[in-house]
Amino acid sequence: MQYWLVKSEPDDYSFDQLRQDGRTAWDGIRNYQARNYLRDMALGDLVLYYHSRTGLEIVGVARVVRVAYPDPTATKGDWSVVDLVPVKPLTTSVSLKTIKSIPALAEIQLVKNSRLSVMPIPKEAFHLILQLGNTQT
DNA sequence: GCCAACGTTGGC
DNA sequence: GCCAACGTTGGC
Repeated sequence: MQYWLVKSEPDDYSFDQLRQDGRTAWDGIRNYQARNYLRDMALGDLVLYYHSRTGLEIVGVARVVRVAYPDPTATKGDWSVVDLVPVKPLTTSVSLKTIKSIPALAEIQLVKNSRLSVMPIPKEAFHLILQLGNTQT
């Protein structure tokens, strides 16, 4: 089991939207590093859902229900998507500010590389974030 | 809304 | 193959 984090602008596709839809293909990734991480995702992996730009906080947990396949929205190039379903929203969302203030979390790529939109999260960091969010899986 | 950081493109 | 120019992302 691996743990991940994906970003979305809530104005574009929010966690609430994912809950309404029940399932979505995580399409539109056009960055090689992010794409390669998508391809590393396994069935059942858990994914933190982060709202960028106008949220700046982790708001929920999702799960991988289909591993990487070709992105149907890509007209050229070699891009992939995975399918995600919502697991649950965090009871308390965990802000970027909070994450930055905690030494154990300050090294995750969310902080180190703010432009990366799909990234792995160490197991300990994942569980700490859930703890901060008063949420159990 | 601004702009720094990063990735990509293309001229040489 | 280098690197300047450009486009995009996302924190502030």
